[in-house]
Amino acid sequence: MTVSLAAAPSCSSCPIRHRAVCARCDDDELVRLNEIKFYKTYAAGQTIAMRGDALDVVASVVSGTATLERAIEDGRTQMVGLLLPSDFIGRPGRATLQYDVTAVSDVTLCCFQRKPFEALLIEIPHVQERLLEMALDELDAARDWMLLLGRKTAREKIASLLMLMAKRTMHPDGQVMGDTSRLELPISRETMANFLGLTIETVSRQFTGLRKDGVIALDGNRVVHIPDLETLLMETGDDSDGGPLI
Amino acid sequence: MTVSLAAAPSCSSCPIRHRAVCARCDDDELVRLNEIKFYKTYAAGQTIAMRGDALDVVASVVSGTATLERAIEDGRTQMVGLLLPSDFIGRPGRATLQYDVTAVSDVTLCCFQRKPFEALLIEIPHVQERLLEMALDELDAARDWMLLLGRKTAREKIASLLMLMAKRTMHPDGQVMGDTSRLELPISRETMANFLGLTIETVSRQFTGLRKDGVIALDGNRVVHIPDLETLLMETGDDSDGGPLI
DNA sequence: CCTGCGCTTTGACCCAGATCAAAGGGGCGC
DNA sequence: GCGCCCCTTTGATCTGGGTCAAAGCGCAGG
Repeated sequence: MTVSLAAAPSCSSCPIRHRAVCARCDDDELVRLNEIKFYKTYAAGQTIAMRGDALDVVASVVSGTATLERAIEDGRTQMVGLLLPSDFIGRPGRATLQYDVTAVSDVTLCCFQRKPFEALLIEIPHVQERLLEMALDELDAARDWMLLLGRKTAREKIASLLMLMAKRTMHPDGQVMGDTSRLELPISRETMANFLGLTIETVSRQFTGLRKDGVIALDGNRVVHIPDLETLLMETGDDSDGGPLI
Repeated sequence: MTVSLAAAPSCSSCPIRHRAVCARCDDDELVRLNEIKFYKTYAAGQTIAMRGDALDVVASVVSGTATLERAIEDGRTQMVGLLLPSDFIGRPGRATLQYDVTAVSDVTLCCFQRKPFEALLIEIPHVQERLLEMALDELDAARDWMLLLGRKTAREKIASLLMLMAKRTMHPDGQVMGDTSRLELPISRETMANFLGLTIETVSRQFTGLRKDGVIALDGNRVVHIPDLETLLMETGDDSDGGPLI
């Protein structure tokens, strides 16, 4: 079965083509992927999947923000992945999920049935290659995150989070877009705390501290103005060269 | 050029065939890999590579223990990867290294020139597939590690480390081998501290605490006896099901 | 056998961040 | 416009683990 690219919704219609699964595919390969993909949406706060669930789809985030979290019985929760548009969920070759996946804002996913997706992997080396590249990028990000969790102070953690958000939301394709000084946070204080290995009170206090020191300005509690990125960068504790944080 | 498998040192001679790069290759593919591989050894304490170095080889650990570490100027250091036999170093598609790699004990690496290795990846889908699988396993391990760094207490961190070491050294291929109660630690207190996001003093105190509570017994400072793995597991703070920690 | 050196343990004290508690907002339904 | 609820901020206090300092301890070299 062949499908006209123009007639069907195709990967090239995704706003995330630059980084997602299909980034390197040619038109024919897109048609093949297209045959097995479907979209799914989740409301803010909704659980997308829970630890232990059978994982029979893999997916790419089209819009919105989701989190991967690991919890222990006594309630302690650590975020282990922040999923922004173009990020990938799930892994070919493993049948059950290791983490809780939650929609933080309204989320649209581009899903693929796992079995046919795995079959395609064998036939389309581009996708396999792309997945490896994404997995290794995520691994690098996870390692930077480990440095943050293990060795950074609360203030450095907050500054690092803001830099990360700034990079991801302002330069999604390596290009600066829009006002670089205004940053809209897609996540609550609690989500930040779970991200950073802190409590919400400490997160709040550090925001206040950075505001009082003129490093940031707050507009409501979801919008941050960053007068000078360099000043913020200095607060992160990172080396000058920076490097990828996610 | 074809080489007799018997005549040349081949991947099948590696003691790590069960998990390493070549795990799924057939004999012909092994020959291809064999043509570009070479062994290299490093003495304990030696730096294998530093952050920023050009990365023109990738490698698999044959024997010994190495670490990946990320440091910030003021001396704070966080280990971000513990490389035991069969683990993979480097990533195809990226030219420079993000972390410091250090030999903790004497280390033997099975190396591949990056360029020809990348060329082989395109031709041998098994290897690409295997690399993706390993990267995803490492990612899962990194995420468990993030939970440890962000939310566990010092005692839970030490117990988790001991469980991890026990799993890796006692069950390298999923099978129990040897005395499960005796564990020889391949790393110093300082290395453990960098692993766990603690100081050496805290590591030492927690060892003492676990010893006084009868959870472990110490024999010198590199050998630990674990009378009851279940008791130790309870100290890790992990859910009952456990899951992979590395 | 002594000495020196590096690793480890122990002790005393301190502080960043957790915990417990209470007081702001701000948006939404009525 | 008025409550109500949830999120956030602020305050007061506590404590786990860091910091600083000083002993052990094992072993290599003389």
